[in-house]
Amino acid sequence: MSGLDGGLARQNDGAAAPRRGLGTNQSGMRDYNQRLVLSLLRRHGSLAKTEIARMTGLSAQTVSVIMRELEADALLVRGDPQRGKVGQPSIPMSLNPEGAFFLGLKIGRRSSEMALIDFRGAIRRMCQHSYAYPTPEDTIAFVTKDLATLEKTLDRRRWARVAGLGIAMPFELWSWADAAGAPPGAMDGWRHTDIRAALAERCPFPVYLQNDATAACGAELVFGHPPAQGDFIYFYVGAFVGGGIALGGRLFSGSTGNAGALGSMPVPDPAGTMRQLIDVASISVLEKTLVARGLDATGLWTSPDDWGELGEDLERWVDGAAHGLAHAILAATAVIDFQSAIIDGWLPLAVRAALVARTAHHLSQLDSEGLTLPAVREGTVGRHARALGGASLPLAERFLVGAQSAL
Amino acid sequence: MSGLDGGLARQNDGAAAPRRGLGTNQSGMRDYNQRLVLSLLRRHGSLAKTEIARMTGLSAQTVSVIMRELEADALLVRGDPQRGKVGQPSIPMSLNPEGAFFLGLKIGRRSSEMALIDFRGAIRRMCQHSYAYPTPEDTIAFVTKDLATLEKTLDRRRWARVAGLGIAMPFELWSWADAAGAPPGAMDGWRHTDIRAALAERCPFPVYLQNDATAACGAELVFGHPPAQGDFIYFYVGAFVGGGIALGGRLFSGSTGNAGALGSMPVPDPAGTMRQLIDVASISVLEKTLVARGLDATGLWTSPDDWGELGEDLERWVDGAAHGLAHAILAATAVIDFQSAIIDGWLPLAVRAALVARTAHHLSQLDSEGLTLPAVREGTVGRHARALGGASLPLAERFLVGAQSAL
DNA sequence: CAATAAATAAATAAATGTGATTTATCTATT
DNA sequence: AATAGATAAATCACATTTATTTATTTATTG
Repeated sequence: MSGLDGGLARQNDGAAAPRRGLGTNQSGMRDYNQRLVLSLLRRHGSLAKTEIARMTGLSAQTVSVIMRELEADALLVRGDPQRGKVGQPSIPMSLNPEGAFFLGLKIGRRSSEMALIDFRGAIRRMCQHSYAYPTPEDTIAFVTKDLATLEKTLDRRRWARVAGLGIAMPFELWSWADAAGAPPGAMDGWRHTDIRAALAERCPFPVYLQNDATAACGAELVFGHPPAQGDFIYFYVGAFVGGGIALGGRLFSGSTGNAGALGSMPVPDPAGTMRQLIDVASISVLEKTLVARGLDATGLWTSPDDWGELGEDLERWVDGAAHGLAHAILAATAVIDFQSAIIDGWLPLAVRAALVARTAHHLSQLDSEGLTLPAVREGTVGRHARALGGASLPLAERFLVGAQSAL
Repeated sequence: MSGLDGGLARQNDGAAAPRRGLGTNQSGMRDYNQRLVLSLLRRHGSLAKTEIARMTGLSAQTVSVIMRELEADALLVRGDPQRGKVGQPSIPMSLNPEGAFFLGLKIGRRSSEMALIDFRGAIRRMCQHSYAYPTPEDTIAFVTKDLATLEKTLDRRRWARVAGLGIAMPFELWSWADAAGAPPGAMDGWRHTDIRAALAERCPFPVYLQNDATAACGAELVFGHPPAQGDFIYFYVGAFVGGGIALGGRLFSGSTGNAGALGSMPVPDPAGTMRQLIDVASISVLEKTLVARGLDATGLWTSPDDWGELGEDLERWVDGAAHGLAHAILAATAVIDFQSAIIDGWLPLAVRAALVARTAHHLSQLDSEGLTLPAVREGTVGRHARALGGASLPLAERFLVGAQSAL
């Protein structure tokens, strides 16, 4: 069977997928169990059918049937039989990298990125588009052109297996007009454009939209090394800092999609005045400092591998940002007992490491009576987390259990 | 069939109830659909089979079978046929108040409460036990005695239908030793006693344990008028303030059970110093003020219907508490986009109303850029929310969809 | 006006289809 | 011989589909 229409897709069409408030039926059950198998394989890389049976509590036969079907749909591939143990050799099954492809589009204030990833999460293609400020028309043109190239580059079979496009974009992009140095009103187009719908018209597959930092959080969940588990809070430090929430190993985007709006978290600055996290932990704050000092700050955006020697300014920014992040983590922990806090961003690795260490330090200084503090950790996905997070949206929607639908 | 063993109970024993990480099978599906039907009836009071079918998306026949079974188990009763419309008259089905009973035990620093509620949530019996400070032995004796009385009072059929006991108790009760005016070390017994296990030994039904404010939140969800829906944050203002979280109409207690530890939320006091919410919004703070002024504050605990004339002191406390609550709500909203914030407590109705109004006012003064503020509302359950919340635990566990198991 | 037919809606019985489980068997290895 | 993985066949459980029964209102007719 070529394409994805015969596989999980059809199952979803049936009466009642386990959406909220609806009943379950057999299709829902099979669909759930298939997704469960795929999720386990994603997490563990490669498992024999019996192992899956043990982990899920399903009978060996059921697992056998499900996995043979997935294999027939080319979503799984069998590995070399493992000999050397008593009994029949076990055949490790793993995700077929070519089983499906996903597109992720990140729209930022200085550039857009479009990523193509395979079923195992490997980046197959990544292209960038820079600008002074983004407009919807420009973005649509960029995507359309890239899609055309892609359709030519990939063979027909692979193109048919592109399962969706996920857009990772900040909420209310237009309100950055001034910060991005755009002429007033230049970005008003965003206010009235439904970019998701506009792109969906031009794509033969479903298109999803999610806040950029929330999407990045999803990338940590699906493509992390290892994939993040349980309940955690996530920060993506970009031009502006944003956040995401994962509960029970699943992205939580909230009823309005605005969960994890950690940039708006009130935090005290060293003087005790309450400010929003976005005003202390964003890279744009560092940029402003550098510019005020008459330095060239464009390297912050163009060479994320190494910012060079920024000395005292960088150190002060890291400390301030960490101070704010620590407070945000503390407050968030009073709401949800997160197991860990993950920090990633458009940052050189050394800066990210320093930021995490400093945040952990500040956090340990705060009054956490009655709380169990989460472990503060670096993200494992890195700079491109937002684009990859976009790509994770169609993946989660089609192939993982209980994803929150992203519009 | 007498007792509950024949009904949903057995279904639960089957292989895979939809617990996390496990597969689903038919029993799980039937169990889920049964719970769904019961949840809908709880929310809507009384529904015809066809209405349930429409709401769930299940076929009329499936609903028919499920509801006949529930009726046979005496969990549902049929109402008078509704005539006056075209077609066969519809028979409204509703929860049988006598279908099951639940016990809720609240353990507080000055008194314990034990409540018996029926399947519809009506309080059938409520008894109180006051003390200078609680000990595990004392509590066990109180419960044991009350259970004996209950077994005598209820007839055999009803006693067999008691589905469980839920304990609502603050975390780390022992750490209040000083605040409760107990001799040092007197409450150390709690540190080493597994009260849930101790009571479970003495009960023929399952026993659950939950943080008291989280349990109260559960009461708002199950017994509220109307039952609260969606995502909300909940505060119970007692001797100490505590909180709870509900997501998607379900109690969320987190991986360690410490979600909604809102008492530990850092909030700025008017001077700008960061303090924990518990230090500004607890009734004990008001008590301290009154005692320092040489006034008798016992009325705060003994006459929750009317605190009398406390004048300026009360007003100042309400304002301070509201200020803290507003900040806590703001910070929480940056984590989860809550639709509402519900405030209840051991408070006279007028004080609760004033606290809510003042909190809403303070909240509107804060910088909420990038957030959608939740509506601030009074609880609908009232003072006994904690005991009722305890009783809601076995109810949710047995009869509602997707409850987080409480230990 | 009463009797009757048509339409509608709820409830349910029987047949059907889907999916998980149980049981038995085969294969490969120590 | 013992053990463990894989799977086919038979069985069981549950939801769906289709058709039927029952109860009622509305419209029509004598």
